[in-house]
Amino acid sequence: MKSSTWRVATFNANSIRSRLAVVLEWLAAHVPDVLCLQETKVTDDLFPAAAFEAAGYPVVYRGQKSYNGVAICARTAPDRVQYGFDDGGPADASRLICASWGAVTVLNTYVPQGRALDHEMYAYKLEWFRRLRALLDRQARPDAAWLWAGDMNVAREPRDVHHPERMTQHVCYHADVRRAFEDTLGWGFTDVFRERHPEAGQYTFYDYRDREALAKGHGWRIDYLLASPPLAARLRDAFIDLAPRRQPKCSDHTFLVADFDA
DNA sequence: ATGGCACGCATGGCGTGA
Repeated sequence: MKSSTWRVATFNANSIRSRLAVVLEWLAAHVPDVLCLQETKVTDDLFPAAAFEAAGYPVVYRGQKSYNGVAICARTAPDRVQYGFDDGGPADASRLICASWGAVTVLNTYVPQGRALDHEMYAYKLEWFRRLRALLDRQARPDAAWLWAGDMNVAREPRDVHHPERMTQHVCYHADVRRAFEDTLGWGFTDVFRERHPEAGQYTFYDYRDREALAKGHGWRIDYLLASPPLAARLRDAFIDLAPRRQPKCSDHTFLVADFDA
């Protein structure tokens, strides 16, 4: 990117091996400084790191077979990386990766979806947000430059999902999970896309199972770029790039991008 | 109200996703 801009993006790839060409093409076209990936669905020994390196993006990653998996690729390699929680609970390293470049930190998360309101994974999801808030309280101060990116599996408000009145019992929209997300956001984050685009119907996820979802505007805004105060003060613009969602062999999510004054 | 599509895999059906 231009030297005056710090461009950050996030994308749930739904298998990095299936989406490698899409991602590399997107990197070449949009040249972010940092791209956070979720649902890479691959063990570390099979992660296509060489392809990222060859494209000018050193990458750090942690994954598992078939499910989950997170990665951060960037124009320069980070000088510090944390894989997973360090609070004594499940590390969940294939859902949380945190990279620092000097005083700038990027936290990339794939928050558990929850499966069903009465499933243990939903309770785990609510607890996951609490653990993340504790991590932030422990490791960061809101006057530092932190960016929290990822697939949060929560639509914050009615304008963040189609037919919100039908979704009140959904694990990604129930009042309890929305409150859990807000409690973690309350650490001091600004939702940078919302800061620039207040209109409803701006979504980052469209279910595969409805082939007309994108055309009908039936989606969810569940992917976020969240900035700490000093970073939010430098926000220039943010946008959702829907073009990759229209391609053949696409992910069910698409790219979310933000530009900051460097 | 229900199902639908795509992914990976000890693959020919299943678990998972949201």
